[in-house]
Amino acid sequence: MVKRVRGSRTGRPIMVLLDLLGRRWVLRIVWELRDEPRRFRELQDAIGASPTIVNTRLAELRKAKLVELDAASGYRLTVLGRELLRLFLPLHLWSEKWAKATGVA
Amino acid sequence: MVKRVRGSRTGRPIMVLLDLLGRRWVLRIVWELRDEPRRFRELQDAIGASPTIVNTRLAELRKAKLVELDAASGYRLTVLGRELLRLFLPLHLWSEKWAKATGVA
DNA sequence: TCCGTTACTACAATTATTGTAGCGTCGATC
DNA sequence: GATCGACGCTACAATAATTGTAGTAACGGA
Repeated sequence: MVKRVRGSRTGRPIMVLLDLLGRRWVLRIVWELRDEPRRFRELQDAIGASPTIVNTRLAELRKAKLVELDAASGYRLTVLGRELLRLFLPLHLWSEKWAKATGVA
Repeated sequence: MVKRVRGSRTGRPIMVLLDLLGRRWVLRIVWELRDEPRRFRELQDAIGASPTIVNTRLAELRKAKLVELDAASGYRLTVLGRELLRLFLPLHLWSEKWAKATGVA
């Protein structure tokens, strides 16, 4: 009955990160916060997930110091979160190419 | 009773892509294929998931033309898959920094 | 024929996620 | 000082996704 933490048990940062980013709605939440802070409900409506899971993911992202809650403006990316987002921005352009090549999207 | 496809219903490529990559084990599988082809069981052992879900994800990745099965060598990234992986490579280095900054990993 | 390797499937048990409803706090308004 | 809306968030039963174990079917070599 080993305590199973999600994903890799190696603890290597890249594995932990890939596991975190591979949880449902996580990438999407980071993406939705790319331009400006969002309120809890606003975020929930934007992605169309249940409040339960939105709250769970936000807690995980806050624990990972990628997202923070500013009382005045809402949820927003931290400095680390913005760094991560910057790495993901090329995905936007690439996804268009990918869509054309595959017809999937 | 609307037909609900996973994730975004907008069909915008970036949303479809974020949804695909946000499924459990998908990022990890792409990562495991970064250097060389892997056999089904080898892949399964490496990530520690059930054969059911490994097979499901491989089917999705093949449909998305990111992964292909070569009878002689095993599962490997397609040209598109390698392009995607290249976008992700900076994550490796960044994850080390992130781990130090957060203590999460 | 038998054995190993291969990709993959069946299926019940467990875990994650959804959908709906609602709670508790705070600040503004009457 | 009662009421109201906005806010973050929780409860909980129903549904969907994932696991773990076992096994199938095709193939090639001895």
